[in-house]
Amino acid sequence: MNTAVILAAIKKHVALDEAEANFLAEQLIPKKLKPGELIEESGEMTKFMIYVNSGCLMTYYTDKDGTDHVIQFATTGWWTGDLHSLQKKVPSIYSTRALVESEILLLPKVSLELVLEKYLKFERYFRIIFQNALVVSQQRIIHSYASTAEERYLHFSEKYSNLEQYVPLKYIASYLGITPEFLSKIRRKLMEK
Amino acid sequence: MNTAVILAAIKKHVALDEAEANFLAEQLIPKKLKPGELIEESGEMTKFMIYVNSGCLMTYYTDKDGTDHVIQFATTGWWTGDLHSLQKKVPSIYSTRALVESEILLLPKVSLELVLEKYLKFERYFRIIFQNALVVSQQRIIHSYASTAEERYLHFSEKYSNLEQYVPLKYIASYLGITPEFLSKIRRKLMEK
DNA sequence: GAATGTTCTTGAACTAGGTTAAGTTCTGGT
DNA sequence: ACCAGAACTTAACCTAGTTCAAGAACATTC
Repeated sequence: MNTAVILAAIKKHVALDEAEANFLAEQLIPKKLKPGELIEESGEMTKFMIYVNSGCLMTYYTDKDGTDHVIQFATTGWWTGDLHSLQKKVPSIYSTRALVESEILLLPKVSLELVLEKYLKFERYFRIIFQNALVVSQQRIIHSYASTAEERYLHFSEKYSNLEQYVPLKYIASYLGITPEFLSKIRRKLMEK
Repeated sequence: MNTAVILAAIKKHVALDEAEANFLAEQLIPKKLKPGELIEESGEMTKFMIYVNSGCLMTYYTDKDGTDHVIQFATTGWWTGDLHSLQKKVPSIYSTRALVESEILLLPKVSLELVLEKYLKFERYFRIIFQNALVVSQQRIIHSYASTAEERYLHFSEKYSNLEQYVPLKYIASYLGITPEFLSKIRRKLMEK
């Protein structure tokens, strides 16, 4: 089981002794995902948080018309999953699937609670993780309100240049909040320059 | 000094003994704000987190054209401020001002760090606060992508019906990501029904 | 209570981005 | 090597929301 990656990542935020590291490692359930494989489906109860060891997953919301809206791409080192469903025990509104062959670690709800209860240091770790995620989420709101689609695409290309290689453009369009057709127009316009 | 409100709110999430409660209370700096008063300005370093004891503040981002974009209304019981600036010591991109007469409590950066260091229990409290804020922030992203302006306005009116009484419509329009003119049109259309 | 500045509304002209539908190019499976 | 299906593009037309400019309704101050 490969928990070296996650433990190293955690240690960038909080110092862990051997007992703490081992205890967490024991709770994690490794899993491999094939491209396109669904790990969590909307309508079901979320049972765990997902840590991406390698590869890339996307989390998306399906609206009443059946249109998907990508709300997050999670690459190596990111957590994903539906926190609201996990905590409030309501059916999830998100689905999560792998975009490429991926290795993930699952942290079940009870394990999370156990870890947090036993070693308060993990509270600090998740406080920092959620705090950072909140900052990113708020910056995304600003971007979606204060920038044009073209600006948002340029910003995305710059920030996630590696993603653009293997993520289908239609999902990138969805993440940017536009249609694939309009993304096409933007890309052509930029090529012509 | 009125710290009863915040301590009661915290105790809904974590149990505090007297020492912990007093220690936090000592760090908080109470302040009264007049309507329109600015408590934090973009471009400056954020020096504290802000807890709203009573009243209502708004946090907004001013874009390159000078247009303001409201990213949060903080009413009684909410935390606000620029987390990114606070932690990374970069100038804030947000401004925060009172919309009505308000009472706030300031938690300076050093005090926050001290509190978190001394009593890990506060890590849990802020982990929960940030986790909830993250959920709300992500739901707002979904709304802005999957709903029309009219739907967003109806949702807002329902969820923050009290706010609509005293918050100028132009700020509500800004929060919804539309122009005041278009909000006017929406409101008229809804009245006619 | 007139004067002045905001906020809110109206309407006409405009544009960023959506829709529909058809055509290409890419891909994976047999 | 071929086929089927998915991903991507193109183009014509459509619409939600913007812009600009002017006026109406409120506040606030002297």
